[in-house]
Order: sequence, then structure tokens, then C-alpha cells
Amino acid sequence: MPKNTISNSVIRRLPRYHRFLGELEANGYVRISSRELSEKMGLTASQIRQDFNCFGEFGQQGYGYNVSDLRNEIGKILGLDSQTPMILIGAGNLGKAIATHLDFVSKGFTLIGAFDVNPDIIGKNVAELTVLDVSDLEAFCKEKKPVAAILCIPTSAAASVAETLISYGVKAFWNFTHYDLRIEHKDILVENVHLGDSLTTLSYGLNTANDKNDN
Amino acid sequence: MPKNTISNSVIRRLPRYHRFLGELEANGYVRISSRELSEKMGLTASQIRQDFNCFGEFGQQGYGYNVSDLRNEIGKILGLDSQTPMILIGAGNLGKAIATHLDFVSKGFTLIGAFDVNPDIIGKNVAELTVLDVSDLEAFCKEKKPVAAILCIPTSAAASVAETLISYGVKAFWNFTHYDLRIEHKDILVENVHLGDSLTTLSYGLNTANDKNDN
DNA sequence: AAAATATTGTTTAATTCTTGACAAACTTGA
DNA sequence: TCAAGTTTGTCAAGAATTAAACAATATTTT
Repeated sequence: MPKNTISNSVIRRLPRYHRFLGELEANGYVRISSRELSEKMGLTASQIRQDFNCFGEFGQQGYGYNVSDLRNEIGKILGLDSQTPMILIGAGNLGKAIATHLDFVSKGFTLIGAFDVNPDIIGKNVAELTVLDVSDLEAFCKEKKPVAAILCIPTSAAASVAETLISYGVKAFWNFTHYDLRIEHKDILVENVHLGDSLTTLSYGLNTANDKNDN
Repeated sequence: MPKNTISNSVIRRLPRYHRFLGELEANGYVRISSRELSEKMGLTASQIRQDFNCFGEFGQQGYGYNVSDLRNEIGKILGLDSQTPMILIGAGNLGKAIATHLDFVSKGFTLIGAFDVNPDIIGKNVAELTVLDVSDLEAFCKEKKPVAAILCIPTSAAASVAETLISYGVKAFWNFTHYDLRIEHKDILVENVHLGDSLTTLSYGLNTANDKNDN
């Protein structure tokens, strides 16, 4: 129950809270204060309390927060208590790695299909799925109704493939191409990953770190 | 020559500017105004001008910006005119995919080595490199002096491997483990990727989009 | 049971980031 | 060459984000 609209900055921090609380839980923590969590995460305690209070009152004065309760609450906010059916488009090196590297279920998604155009890849297995031919996509979507799609395809194909998938009912994209997917349709979600930008940022850091030494 | 200190928000936008300017250049654009660029990128023209002015005056009144000059300037700021030697630690599914999926050179890095502990992987080729045994790391680092490392290893190994690499002279980490790498040493850079957080954000979006329909 | 201590939720203040506005200066076209 | 039209760089206002402060309320200790 968001009190008003939740700022993007807060939303971007939620998965990290959820992750840290999971680690704490695994390490046997039962309760934690905003101060202690702030030290572990490198944030201010004030920010943590304010972030949580966007969604409700999860703590208790004089005590702190119950780790697993808080984690569950944040999980619910993130939609991790339900499963969204998702398909992988492009089962090459990267697609295969993404599909096998992550625990989709704990992030609220179930991988229900994988597709490629390459005959060498079609028929192979990826994360317990048999890769299908992209020409089977329409029939597959009609029957299985995937809501989200991972795009691990060549950059040049990104825009047109996304449009096709939208026409098949897909509502959300996790985009790994080097293309900024910008969808006109209002109810379509896009998460652009841009690994290259992340790497470039590292280059900037190294470059300016050396600058400091020069002064 | 940053006028003062550059805010993180600006830095995070720089790679995207660089990418868009590259696309424009490839499409034959010679000049562009902040207004036109703002429309293409979904930003305000004011923000674009202010961002660029953190680093100098790259435009000309009444004309706009020369696309390739501006791109070069931003590239210099990002350190893309020099090459940082980088190694891959963990050449499994994800490591291999990362190494082959990206153009490292255009992002300021040269991949000079790949390492793994798995005998099935050691000796195989990844992005024109032969995967070496991790036990060769120390000797390799002494000779080749890599400055940056990609971590595509199990989460549990992240912290200790990073410390080892730091002792061998590595200064920057591109971390794909599910662990928030937080290094005490002051001159060490870390870029945590956290693909899981990105996916979780998408789940949040889908969840709140559905909320809207419920109201 | 009471006092001391701890910690939240929330208000207020400070800071940072973004947007709007406009003079200065260039380009373009007649 | 000159006037009209553009567009930058920058300043100032406005929003948004983060941090500090503190009353309220719980827990813990004696």
C-alpha cells in the first residue's frame, strides 16, 4: 500500500534491501536495527527508515525490525510472492548464461520457454528448457501467454522483435541488447541492462583515479 | 578538466551519451543541437547542456555540437582513448558470454587473460584467449600487470578472490557475483552489476502496473 | 515496577539534482 | 553586410532526495 507514489530511487534500493535481509536471515539474524543495517549496507539509518516507511510501519520502537518479517514484506512489495511467466529470446552464449546463472523463481519469474533462429541451437537444452524455433513463437504465446521476455538477440533485431512480442501479448522486457529500447505503448515495461555502460563507468573511475595522483 | 567534482548522476549518463553519439555518427549526423539530442534520448535539453558543461564548452552557439568531436571529448573523459589491461576470473557460462558479448576495446579495456579452477574449462578458448589455471594467476599478474578484473565466480569466492587479486596489484573489479563487493582499500574501484536486482525491479514494475488496473 | 536505554516513525532542514529562462554569440540567408 | 533566427553556456528557481533531529514508545536492566 504505497502512501503516494514511490520514487524511483527508493524502488532501485528495494532489491538490495531484500538481498541483504536474505543474507542476514541465512546467517541467523532474527532482528536488526536501522543503524546496524545501515552500517552493513553503507547507507544512513535515516534513509533506511524513510524508505521502509513509504510502504508501512514494519518496525517496532526500541526493538528494530524482525528480519524475516521485513524481508517478506519487501518481497511482497516487489511482487516476489507471485510468478510471472517469462521467455528467453536468443539462446546463444549470453542468453544461455543469463538463464542458467540466475534464480528466476526467487525474483518472481518462471522461465517457460527459450527461442532462437540458429538451427545449431534449436533443440538444445537451456536451463531445463528445449530451445524452440522463433517461428513457433506466435503459437507458443497464444497457448502459454508469457508476460515477460528476455532479449539476448542482436542489437539490430531488438526493436522489431519487441514489437512482435508486444503484439503477442508480452508486457515487459529485460533487454540485453546494445540498443535503448523505447516503447511507445504505455503499459509496456522495459528494463535496459546495458552492460557496456557499466564497464564504461569503470573506465571513467580508473581514469579519474589516476588524475588524482597527477595533482 | 572537471570544474569541481562531477556528480555520480552525471557520470552514469556519460556512457549513454557516448553510445547515442556513436549511433548518430554511424547514421551520418555531423551536427546536433541539445534540443534534438534531448528528443532522441528522452532527456531535457537543459540537462544535456549542463552535463556537458561540467567538462568544458564543447558546443557553438547558433550551431550546436559537432557529433564526432563531442563523442571524442566524452570518450576522453571516460578514458576510452587508453586501454586498461583486464583479466577474466571464472570462464564458465557467464564469464564466457560476457567476454564474447562485449567489445572491450571500445570501452577502454583489453582482455589479456582468462582463468578458471575447473579442469574441463582450463585449456579451452574464450574470446581468443586460452583459459589458464587460477594457480597461474600470481605469476601472470607479476608479468602482465592486469589493472582490472571481471569476477564471474561463485558468490562465496568473491571476497577472498578480490583480496588476492588486490595483493597482486589489481585496482578495479567488475563484479557479477551476487555479493556486494565492498573493499576497504581506498584506491580500489568496484562496479557491482547485480543482474538479479535488475530483474527484481522488473517484477516490481509488473506488480504495481497490475495494481493500477485494480483501482 | 521503575529507571535507563534503544529505536522507530516523522517532521524539519540541508543538500543535491533538474528544469526554466535568457543574454551572448554564432550561423544562415537575403 | 546586415537582419533574422538558432543555440549555447550559465544563472536562478524549483523539485526531489537525503540527512538530521526528536518525540513517542518500546525493550531491557536493576
